[in-house]
Amino acid sequence: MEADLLGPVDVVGRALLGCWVVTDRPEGQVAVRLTEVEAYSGEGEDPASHAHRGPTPRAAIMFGPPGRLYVYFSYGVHWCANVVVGPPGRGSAVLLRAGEVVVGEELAASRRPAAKVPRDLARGPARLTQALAIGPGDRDAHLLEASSPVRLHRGTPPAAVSAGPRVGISVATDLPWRFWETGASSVSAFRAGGKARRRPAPPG
DNA sequence: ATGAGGATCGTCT
DNA sequence: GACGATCCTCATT
Repeated sequence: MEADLLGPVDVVGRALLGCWVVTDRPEGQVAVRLTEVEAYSGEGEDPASHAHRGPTPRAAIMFGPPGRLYVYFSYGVHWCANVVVGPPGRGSAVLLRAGEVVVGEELAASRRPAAKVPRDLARGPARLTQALAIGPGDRDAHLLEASSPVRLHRGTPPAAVSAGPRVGISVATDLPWRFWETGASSVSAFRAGGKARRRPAPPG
């Protein structure tokens, strides 16, 4: 699995689709199969990445070894989760944007009272962390270690993958580094620059 | 179905 | 001191 995380960030991002993110908590286990991710490069050509300004205190984790969890606080309200990828020192990461709950749906639903249908349980980066109960306590978690309460492992890859612009950013919007399972119902709504846009649902 | 606005605070300039 | 890799509610079409 670790070798799968070492390629170019967009290639690794695609490869993470279909993988499972599993959390074991006192209340029980929840697993999400990833259906949507975004790649963020640390190599300097990606101004949308939190690693763009180098290893600041927040982004330092991204410059460490692959397979760690980078958790950040968003909009003063939400926590979002990334998998650190690439060789150490590179600063690349893949944002976990959405998935389908495959284990522990009842528990996930109890953590997501606003979700009225199963597809909404982990549809969106902050929703996904809520469903999995990922938060600041999981900063730097070792996703590839069996003893970790937050883990990543292979699953069933999607039959087809679509690509498009990343969501909610205002720079480098030309890079098609958002990847999703073609046709997946749990893929989040497209938004650009933090504002809603009238646009058809993702193709497929 | 779509859009506006608010919540709320860590991080970096 | 400004700005988000967002989500939810409420109002209007």
